[in-house]
Amino acid sequence: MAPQRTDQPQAATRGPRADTLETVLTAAFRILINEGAHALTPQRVHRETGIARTTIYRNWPTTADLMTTMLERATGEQDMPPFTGDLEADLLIAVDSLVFRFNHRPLRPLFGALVEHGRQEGQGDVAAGYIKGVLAPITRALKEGCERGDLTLVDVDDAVLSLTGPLLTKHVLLGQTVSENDGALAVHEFLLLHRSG
Amino acid sequence: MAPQRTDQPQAATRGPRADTLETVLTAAFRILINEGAHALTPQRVHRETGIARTTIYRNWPTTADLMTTMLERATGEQDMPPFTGDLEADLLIAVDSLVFRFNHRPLRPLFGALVEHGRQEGQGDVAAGYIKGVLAPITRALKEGCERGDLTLVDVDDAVLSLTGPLLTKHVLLGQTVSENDGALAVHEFLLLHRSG
Amino acid sequence: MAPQRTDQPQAATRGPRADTLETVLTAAFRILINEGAHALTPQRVHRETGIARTTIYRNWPTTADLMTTMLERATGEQDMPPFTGDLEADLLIAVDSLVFRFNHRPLRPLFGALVEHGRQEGQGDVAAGYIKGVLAPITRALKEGCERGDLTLVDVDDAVLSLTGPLLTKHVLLGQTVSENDGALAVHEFLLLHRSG
Amino acid sequence: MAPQRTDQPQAATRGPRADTLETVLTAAFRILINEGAHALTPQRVHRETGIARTTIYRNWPTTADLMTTMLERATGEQDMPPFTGDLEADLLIAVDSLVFRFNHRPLRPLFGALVEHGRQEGQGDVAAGYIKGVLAPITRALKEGCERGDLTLVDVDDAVLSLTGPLLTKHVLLGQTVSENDGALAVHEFLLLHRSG
DNA sequence: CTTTAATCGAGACGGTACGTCGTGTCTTAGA
DNA sequence: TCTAAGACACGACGTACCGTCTCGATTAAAG
Repeated sequence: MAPQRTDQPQAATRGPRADTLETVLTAAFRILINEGAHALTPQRVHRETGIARTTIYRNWPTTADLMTTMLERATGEQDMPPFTGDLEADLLIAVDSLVFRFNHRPLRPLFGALVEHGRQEGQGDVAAGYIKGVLAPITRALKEGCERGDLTLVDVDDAVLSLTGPLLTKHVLLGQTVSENDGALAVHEFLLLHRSG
Repeated sequence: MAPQRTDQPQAATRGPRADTLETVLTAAFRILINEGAHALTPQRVHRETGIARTTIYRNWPTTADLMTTMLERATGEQDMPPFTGDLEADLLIAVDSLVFRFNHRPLRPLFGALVEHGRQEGQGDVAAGYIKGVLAPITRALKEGCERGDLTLVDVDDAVLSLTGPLLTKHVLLGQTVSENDGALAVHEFLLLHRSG
Repeated sequence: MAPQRTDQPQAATRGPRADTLETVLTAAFRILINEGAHALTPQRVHRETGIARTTIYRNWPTTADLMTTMLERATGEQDMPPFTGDLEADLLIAVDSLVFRFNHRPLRPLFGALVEHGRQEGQGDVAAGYIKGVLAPITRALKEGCERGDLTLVDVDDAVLSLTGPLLTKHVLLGQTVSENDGALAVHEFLLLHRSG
Repeated sequence: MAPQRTDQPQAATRGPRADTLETVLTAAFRILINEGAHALTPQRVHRETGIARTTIYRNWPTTADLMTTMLERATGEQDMPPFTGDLEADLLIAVDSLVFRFNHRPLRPLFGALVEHGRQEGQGDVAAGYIKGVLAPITRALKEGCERGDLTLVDVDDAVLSLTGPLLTKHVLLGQTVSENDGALAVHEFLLLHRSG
């Protein structure tokens, strides 16, 4: 038999069609946010979107795969606020933005799902990556502050935790309302400790 | 007088037998810790314990009920470390103990369950109560510090968050190892900010 | 050891109390008639009567026992119509009474249960006995007819079947309405065949 | 045009696969005959056949549905005996065949199921239809007799009942053995009454 | 009029079956 | 090649009834 001439790579799995991917991920994210991890099932996504159950399973064999795709897509989607160059102002803006998000697109159910998802084999990084993405504006503000010499930090990541940890805990773990004042106070105390000079 | 006849055939009012309760709760807690919230199902508890599925449903109609019983029983079970009367020493001991716990009886696997449980109607307090129980030694140390006049705090609960929030976030949300040094550093910075005088 | 003097038989089980027995059997019969065999359960009798489930099980370990007690009590309870001494009149009255019963206290569900019950080990006679009880007035009329010499019958039981079989089949097996006219016609044909002379 | 998307995930519209249907009905009928109505449960059919319980429920949501399918399939399966054209001979053959059936594929075990099933909304006809199917050969013999003028009957169905009712009652309700002689006698008396001339 | 024993009420338990829902696989057909 | 659609086996869910068991509380008959 003559060798077959193919000018496309073998096993060229193309993955889901663009519209399928879009529809599914959008619905999945909405379900996850609104109703928590237990509600995010292939069956449910199928009902919401009309995409055939078979199709969902073909493209995302496990729910964890769906979660991973969602997170990879959502990571880095943070709307990075404009920077003024003034450390305190930048921090206040970034922290305010985080607190605003707590109250309007709460991270609580999402984080619950994330941590459960992080327990899956080798998926821990995806979850942690998403969380870091949420904190990215604050990380950037601190980094710029360091570069300008306004701050003296041993480790930027630890500093981000030091600044946002109490707020995250209050919202995510305790489920309590976090006020703008809480954010401002955290920034104030942080600067007391770490502002240079 | 004719004998009184009640119409409630199976109305369980006295609750489960002591041994049933013990067996179920122990197994449920183990499953929750080792495998996370999604693994804690009546079916699973039945398989682990041999307790009839019916019995489990009779005593804990929903998984949330099981969760509530577990949390109420576990809340307050903290081994309160001895107090020296020295603020810094007490805080270091309490925070060390917390960090030790992170590394030996991690809170992280419980977190998903706590969040999901907190979403249930009126069960938010139970979940938050459990976390507060974990932080109770620190709360006590701070309160005593205030009474002695060593500390000036506006709100003790906020102070507890400020001290432990970064550690909790690092452990629970990011899944990173928290070292004793992290704890000591947190105490140090906390005292810098809030020690009287 | 000296022999114990007891002038009562050992294991003097007294059986159910009179009122318990009355209450249970009445309710059981009502349920059986109105809703069929599948509805007659200990649980159900308990709900109807308030008699403790335990008590029912104690006195009637199986549903078949309950059925047997009911049938033994109900057999022979037929209200035997008065006899005129005229064969045709007596038969018409007896058959009319049977047809009336079809239409007002239908035998269909009861017989369904009876036959199922008859399948149980050694309970066949109880069921057949009840059915014969229902047919007793007709049997008596035929017997008296024979004694008076109005009828010539090889076997009275077969004759009863021959007379009532079509009616029973129409009601019980086919579930069709049996009219008084059907009854009268059956009597008429029966007499054509079997009247002496 | 956007692809049509239906919202019915599992709406079974095409019915069971041929082999599934065959396996289930065969087993169901066997169970029904051998052990009666109370033994015919989805769970039981599942155990007997290996067909998944889910599949059974999908195709026959209630036990009544299973019953209906079985009866519809069994109705008309009677092996219609050949006809000679001689009324008495034909009737004897048909009745003999019925009596033979009583003794080899008894109707009695089906009876309880038929009655219970007949109680279901709108299912009375299916059950009655099955019985009529069993009697079809006799109905045909009588009809042909009428057409030839050998018989004078007001209503063929009533005549069938009149002929077979005693036999059916003896077999189904009383559970007594019906002999060939019983059948022959019934035919004899029937002809005495209804033969023309 | 007590005492004694059988019965009753009650609740908890281990089971079996129910009917439903979600999962993941497969096959067939269609775009 | 991907998608749609439907059938299937499997497992968990939450409910209902079953039958057994304990324990007190009644009740009725015996001494």
